[in-house]
Amino acid sequence: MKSGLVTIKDLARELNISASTVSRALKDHPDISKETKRAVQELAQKLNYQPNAVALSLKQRRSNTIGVIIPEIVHYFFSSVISGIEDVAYEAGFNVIICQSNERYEREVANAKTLLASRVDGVLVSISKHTTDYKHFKNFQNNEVPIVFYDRVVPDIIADQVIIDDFDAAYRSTRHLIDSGRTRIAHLGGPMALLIGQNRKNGYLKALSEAGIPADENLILEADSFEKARMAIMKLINQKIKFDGVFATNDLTAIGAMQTIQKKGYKIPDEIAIVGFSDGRFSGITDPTLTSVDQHGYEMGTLATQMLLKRILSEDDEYPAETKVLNADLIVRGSSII
Amino acid sequence: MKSGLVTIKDLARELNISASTVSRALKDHPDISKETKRAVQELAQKLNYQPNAVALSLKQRRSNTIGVIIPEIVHYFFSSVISGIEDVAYEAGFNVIICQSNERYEREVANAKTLLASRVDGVLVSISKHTTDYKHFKNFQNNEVPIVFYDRVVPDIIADQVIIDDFDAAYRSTRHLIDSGRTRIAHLGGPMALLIGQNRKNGYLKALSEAGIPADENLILEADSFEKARMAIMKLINQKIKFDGVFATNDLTAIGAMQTIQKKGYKIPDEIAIVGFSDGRFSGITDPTLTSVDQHGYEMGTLATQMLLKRILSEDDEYPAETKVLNADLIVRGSSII
DNA sequence: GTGAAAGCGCTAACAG
DNA sequence: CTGTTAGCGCTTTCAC
Repeated sequence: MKSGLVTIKDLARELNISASTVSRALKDHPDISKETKRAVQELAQKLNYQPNAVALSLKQRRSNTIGVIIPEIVHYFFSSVISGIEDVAYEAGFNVIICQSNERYEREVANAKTLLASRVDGVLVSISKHTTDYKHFKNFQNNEVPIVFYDRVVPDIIADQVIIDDFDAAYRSTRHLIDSGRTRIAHLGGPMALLIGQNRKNGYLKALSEAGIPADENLILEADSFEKARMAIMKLINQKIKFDGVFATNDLTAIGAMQTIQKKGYKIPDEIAIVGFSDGRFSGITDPTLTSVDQHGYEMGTLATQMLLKRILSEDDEYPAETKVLNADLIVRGSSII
Repeated sequence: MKSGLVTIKDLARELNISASTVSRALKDHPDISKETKRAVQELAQKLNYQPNAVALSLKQRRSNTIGVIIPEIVHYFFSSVISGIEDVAYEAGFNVIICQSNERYEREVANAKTLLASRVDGVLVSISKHTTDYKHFKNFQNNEVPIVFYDRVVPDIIADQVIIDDFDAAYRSTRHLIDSGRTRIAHLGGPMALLIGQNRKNGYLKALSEAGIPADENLILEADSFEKARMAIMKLINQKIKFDGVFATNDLTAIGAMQTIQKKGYKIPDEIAIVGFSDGRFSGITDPTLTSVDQHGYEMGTLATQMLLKRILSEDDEYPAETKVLNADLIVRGSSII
């Protein structure tokens, strides 16, 4: 922040009027005469005056900035969320400070501290995989800085939340496979420690039981990466455990499965159908294209930000914490066409 | 920024000392007695005092914040750059405000204005595809806010730059194909309007001519997306124009080509070898895996930030603008194994 | 060793 | 219609 930047005082001095008059003229205050306004605005234009947001923040005790804590930007889903956040925030005249936790607890705590020091007016948080202690978030609430959690929420803090209905999405994905005539459906799931892992598995189980298909433990595997999927599928095939469908907990996993299956000579979707989760950049470019659940990251970002702004701007009256559940759409593509 | 947050005054009142003493005690000023320091620091801890970064910024006329203007976060390359930026910035005690231009000129101008108003101490910029006017950047320079351009730089502004050597990377990629015995190498390139498009094509041409292989206009196609690549390759094959290698301007394009080639019954890499560019998330998950140029986004981010911080922190003496050229590594994978 | 005062840039209550 | 004053939270001379 260099001294070079023009201030209100500079304008005032130049025009031989007071700083307050300049301030008022700039914001079109009704008290100020037309000529003064014109003169001030003209000079401001000429000298390229930019109001000092820092001074404003201090004065108003409101920074017009929201903080975002996000696990890892490189994931398509999270970067979509950010786009949604930015669009809504800028529209409302708010800046956005983004902090990556990189899936590390210590970093997340540091992020929280930074945002608090920066006096953000509110925060949007998706917790890291390794966060089990939530004191650093309580800190915001103690200081009346509203929080909205998105996607990866925390159980023991009362706050607004935006999540997607993992259970339902998993249910519908599995249902879709069943509807296409599959009965031996494998599930490549995430760790049960994460809520989303549990929810997706439970949705899968519900669809099976509803269709009267007994769950087969041999078909339920923990595999949530490209490599793990390859190994898991390889094992199934080598052990001659038959399956005609795969519901994977994310797209990379689905693609790992897909490749292994093809390499082993099975046809997709004819012999084995595949459904992924997250609908990232990959789903359109595999061969066949991948059926997947669209998590609507952009919408999640816009919605979370709207909820946060509502809290920030709500004058006084508190209202109870809200939880919004987004529907995730199953996008049917080539890997599961009937 | 709620009133709830503890200030230095609160601590002072509580301890019946002056605000200045508290301020000094908190930063371990030698003048202050041990007991006072202890008392202050203890209370600060207890009340969870967080220094108000906004007030500090105003006072120091230095926000300890850097601004980033980036085309689109959703691209793997750009999100890697951001990670590099954040790591270096946080290490140095700087915050980062990220603004997406979404490849739109107007948005970029608005971004620049926002960052100026926020009194960032410096900016990192990669211009949008549609930016041809650079006044909004001059504004920073007029106000002594240093700029470092990364990846997509601008010709007519004198400023630090970090770029990768597209020409050389393209040359080496093509060279690699030639070394593996290919002589009919197609180039799927980007629009010639962008510097990177030209550079990559020229690198390709140089490798050919150096090897005494005449360039064939039929093999030089403008195709820089998944779909365009599919159509371009389809056309080549249908027209019975023979080729045994493909150098594509990015990975999605390479993958489009790969799929079409495989679908037409040709073996990769045996009959046709493929090299992509950017080395994103895709390269490891195709079958065969994709040879590609690693653009080193993370390093670009760290380097650009180091250059920026150096400018910000360099007390007075100006030094001439620097341009750093990063080498891009060719990562050889299955699609071009000899 | 500690305190009082001024000021970073801006706004708003209070005077005139 | 415009100016004066005070203050947002903090640091930093300058006093004592």
